[in-house]
Amino acid sequence: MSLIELSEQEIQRRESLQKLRDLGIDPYPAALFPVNSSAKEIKNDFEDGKHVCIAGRMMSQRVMGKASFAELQDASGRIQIYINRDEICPDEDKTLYNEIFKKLLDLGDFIGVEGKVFKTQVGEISIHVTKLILLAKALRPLPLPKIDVEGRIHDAFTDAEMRSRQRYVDLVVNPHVKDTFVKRSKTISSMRRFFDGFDYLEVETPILQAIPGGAAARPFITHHNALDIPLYLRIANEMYLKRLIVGGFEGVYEFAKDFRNEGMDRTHNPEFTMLEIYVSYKDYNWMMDFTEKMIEKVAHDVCGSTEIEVGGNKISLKAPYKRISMRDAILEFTGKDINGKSETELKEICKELGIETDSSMGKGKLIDEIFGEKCEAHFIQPTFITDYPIEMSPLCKKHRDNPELTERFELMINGKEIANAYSELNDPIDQRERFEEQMSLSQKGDDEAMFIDQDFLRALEYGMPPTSGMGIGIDRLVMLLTNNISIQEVLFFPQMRPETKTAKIELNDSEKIIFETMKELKELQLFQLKEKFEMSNKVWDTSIKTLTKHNLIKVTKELEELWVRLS
RNA sequence: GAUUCCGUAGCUCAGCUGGUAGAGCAAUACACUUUUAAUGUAUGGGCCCUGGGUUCGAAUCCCAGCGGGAUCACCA
Repeated sequence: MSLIELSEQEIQRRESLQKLRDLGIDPYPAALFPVNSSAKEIKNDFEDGKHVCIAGRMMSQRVMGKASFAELQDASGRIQIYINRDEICPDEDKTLYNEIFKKLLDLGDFIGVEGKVFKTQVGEISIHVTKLILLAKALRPLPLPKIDVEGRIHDAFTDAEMRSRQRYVDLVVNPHVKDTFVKRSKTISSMRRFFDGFDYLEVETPILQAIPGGAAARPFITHHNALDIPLYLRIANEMYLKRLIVGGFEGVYEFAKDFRNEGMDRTHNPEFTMLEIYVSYKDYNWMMDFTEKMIEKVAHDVCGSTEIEVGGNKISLKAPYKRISMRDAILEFTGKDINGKSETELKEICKELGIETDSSMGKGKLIDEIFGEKCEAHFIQPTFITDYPIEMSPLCKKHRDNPELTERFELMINGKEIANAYSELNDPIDQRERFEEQMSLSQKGDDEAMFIDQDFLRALEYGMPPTSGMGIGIDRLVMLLTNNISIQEVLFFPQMRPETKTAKIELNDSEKIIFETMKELKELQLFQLKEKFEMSNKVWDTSIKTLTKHNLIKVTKELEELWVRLS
């Protein structure tokens, strides 16, 4: 990389790096630094005069002659340090303070300090530094948001694209972002503890699958060289977990990365995390009790309360939650009863409600549309929607009272689906018929062909105990718990279009032509050179400027004449 | 995919009906021994997203493209 591509500040930092080396200081020392405290700990357990040793990034610096204040940021937060010239440099040589601390250290550098805890005259807990060491130099300047006396943030690093692409920077300068990801981690560990309390087994199942099943979504495809077969990245892990239930485990769960090759927006990322859990000898009623208890606990562990505020809505996650059948939900919000209606009658209802339909939609899809359009958004407080039409739920057991319905529920919170659960279908013959029905439905539309997983059916034929299963989109749950409307905010590294890096030193065509010509002619007047090419003024001007900037040519004014020369 | 808004200094943003760029913070230099958005003085820093057009002249107006945000559509 040539220096020409670097910004002024980056060049300065590289120069500082070299000066440090010249002074015999290793800017990237290898030895461990004996940290024995943290910013948070020092502030929380203030002990005047306590000797501490901590490390972190220097995030601000206020030099006042022979004394300075700086802020050090570690994983726990920030703490102020006080540095006095004559204390860190007791001898004649004041280089450490005057040169190294004041000039060669930059904001963002990792430093380690040793000293005593004290309170300044204004009452801020600080460290009175006796020893200072550089731990790692930063060559790029960080964006530096500042907080004023009234708590307002200035110059915040807010560009959503840059924040996602350079999450490391986002995490350094935006503390609330870090908090979101801490909550994400707590969400998962809280759920894990809840499941482990029941002695359910955490398992791992294949991500590379020969038949991508368990959901209707377009998969990513890849190829296995040795076997010479296509393999798919899983869209769900449901059918593998059920095989484990067949195998005799009575409670299994997996936090699974699933992959769906579909559109990306603020609620969809190509890879996302799904929790699926399956428990033998239970049904969906039991699973509702289980789910609401779990959500209540998670809210408590993560937010410290079951009362949360999301997008202006106050939501109580305290169990139990309201339960309403899909039929009653639609009845309540549209006045229409879908019970026992034919496909034609349902289409008529859609028409009356102003919902567009097309020929590929079966009964299940039509009902789903009505619910999605007219009901879903109303369920702000946690609500279980139960008993979905059979067409929508090919892996779910028929309802014990009504063969048109299934024993399925979805948990709606803040108008969004958070969980989805079944009394799992364990009748292998029924399951085969449903798969075949699904095949014909997908052929009705022009969707990709669905595969029938014969091995899964074989497993069911050996017998699967009655089982209830539940899935939760972890990303969406975290969005809810952290009051984020965008999935990108709860993923460390959301999928992005690749950065198009334009190597700035690379010349475009017009610049190349001018440069080639100049290589031959060595020097001539500016207007003579211009006449040699047919270029718009703009192209001419920017090309000349680019070449000058890169120090390839020089333009000089001599006696009112502009001369161009090769540098 | 549709509509719409946006792209200017390391960061956040001004820049009017066209006249070759401004502020604050950050950077550089000097002063200052308990400050706290430290302060004061001075200095440097721009492919104004890319390409084309209109014009004597474009950051500004027009067209196309690229990138991003928002809304909608799609999405078990």
